[in-house]
Amino acid sequence: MNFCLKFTSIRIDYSFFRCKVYHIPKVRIAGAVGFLEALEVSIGDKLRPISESFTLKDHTFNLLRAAILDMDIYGPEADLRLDERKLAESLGISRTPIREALARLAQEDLVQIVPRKGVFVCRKTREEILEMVVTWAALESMAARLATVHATDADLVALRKFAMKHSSDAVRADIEEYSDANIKFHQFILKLSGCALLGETAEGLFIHMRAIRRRAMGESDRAQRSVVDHMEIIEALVARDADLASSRVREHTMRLHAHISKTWARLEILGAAKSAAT
Amino acid sequence: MNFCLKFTSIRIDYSFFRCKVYHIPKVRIAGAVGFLEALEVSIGDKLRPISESFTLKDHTFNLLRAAILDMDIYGPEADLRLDERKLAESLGISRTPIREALARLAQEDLVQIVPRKGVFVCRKTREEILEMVVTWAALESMAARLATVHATDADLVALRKFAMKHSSDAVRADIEEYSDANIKFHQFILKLSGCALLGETAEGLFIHMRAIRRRAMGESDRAQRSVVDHMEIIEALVARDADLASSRVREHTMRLHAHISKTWARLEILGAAKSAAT
DNA sequence: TTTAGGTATGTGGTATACCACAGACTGCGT
DNA sequence: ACGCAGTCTGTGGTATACCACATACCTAAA
Repeated sequence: MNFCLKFTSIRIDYSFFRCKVYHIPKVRIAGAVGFLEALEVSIGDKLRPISESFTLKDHTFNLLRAAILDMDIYGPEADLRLDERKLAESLGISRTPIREALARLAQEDLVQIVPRKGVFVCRKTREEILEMVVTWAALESMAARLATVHATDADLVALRKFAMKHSSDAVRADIEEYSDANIKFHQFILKLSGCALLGETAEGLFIHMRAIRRRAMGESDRAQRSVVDHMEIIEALVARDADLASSRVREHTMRLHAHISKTWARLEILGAAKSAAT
Repeated sequence: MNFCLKFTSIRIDYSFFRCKVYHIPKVRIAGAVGFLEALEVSIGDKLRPISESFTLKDHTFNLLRAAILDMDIYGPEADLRLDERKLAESLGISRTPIREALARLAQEDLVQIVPRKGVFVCRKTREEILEMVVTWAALESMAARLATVHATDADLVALRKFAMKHSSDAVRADIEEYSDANIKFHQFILKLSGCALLGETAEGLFIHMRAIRRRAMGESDRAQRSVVDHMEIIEALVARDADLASSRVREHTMRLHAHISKTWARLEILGAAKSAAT
């Protein structure tokens, strides 16, 4: 019936040998660990799936993403260039998964791919940063509005406790510390909205903002002012006043907007990436 | 000085021949056309750059994106599967650029890539759709607020004219027509905000919403109600009342939210893609 | 000395070959 | 008739080879 079958037995499975050649031992290791853990629990349990479809592409994406976050993108002599081949060699894998990871990063506007020129980490212009702040304000103020409905009293107590705990950082001018806490505070509100998408969308903005935060925080009395704002926001949430909470969050964020707009007359913008693009 | 040079002449350029083999005549054609156009204008002018770095990857991305928008994703027997090899054959290119395009689509949550299973167009659950509406409301209400400051009187006249022109569609129950106009109305407001990022972010949501709109519109008296809402929004904008415009936009959109929440008790959700993913 | 043109080289873009895994299928044993 | 083991086949994942273009450099002519 199927005469094609006569050649099918040519197919040979080198799995065991090739695994080493392909430099992907992590798959195996992860799988093995998962399996052992499963055994320790209870055989009767439906053994959890082993190694949830790990791919180099995803791994690389996360790796590069984290790396870019840690970079000091706006430093005067930052190396914005990403070399596919070097990355491939460093990670011990081929360019293919790296290219797919880069394609995803480009989609997130974290890098810019210029054909036959190179891949560059994206610097944001001052205007783009300002727009991000506006968008962030839009998302978070909606989040605050929803939080007045969805957050439990316990949630708000936790939020207040968190804010109190870190307010001292601001006073001590422990900027780095406070800066982290500040971001977490805002993420907390986004979470309390009960709308995950708000948080996810904002997350994409935070990524870019993170490189900026050190700069903004610590300028003038922003940190101290921030503490006051936060407390007022919490009060509005506790009072379950949607309009008030919403507008306080918005105004708080828009103060950052005004600050950036005024202070950073010109950001060293349009880095090598953009000018090279043309 | 450089002894490596002795082998360099091995490199041969088959460009002319390979071009045909590689199925990318469009690059050439686009380049040629651009060149001719440039000649027609004025030689003295700095001839505009020819063929702004066209890549199959980007082209494929846009193509697939548009194709997915046109699909009736929520149809009972929609074909959600995307076969890399078939796409490659249809487009006459290799899998590589297609895979990178798919990677980007996955980043936008338009498709889901399941290793060794397939690539599936993402259906959204009812909850995800509701969250998109909320996020959209957040963005557009901020846009309306900004529009009260940035929009010119002429802009608002244009907006009103546009709304008036299409209000009859709603009355005539010409749903399909009105639905398009409806979306354009909201995009108009986003544009008037002067903040491009708001519009871009919302655009990502519209893509998913577009598959939904036919359903929502036309149910009950939504279209007619919509017309009234739109006019009230325009009035608030004309009055330059930021708070009012903002809240009217928000409430308008949240009415859609409430409608979906009530009416669509259960969307045929968690399609083959998600259940297969596990 | 300067500059036009060629050449070497490096970059991302693309095509292709092969791999591992999942799922369907087949045929044998019970 | 049923179940199960082996096999086939198709999918996305990965590695690799080569291409076209951009650039820097280098050489030779003016």
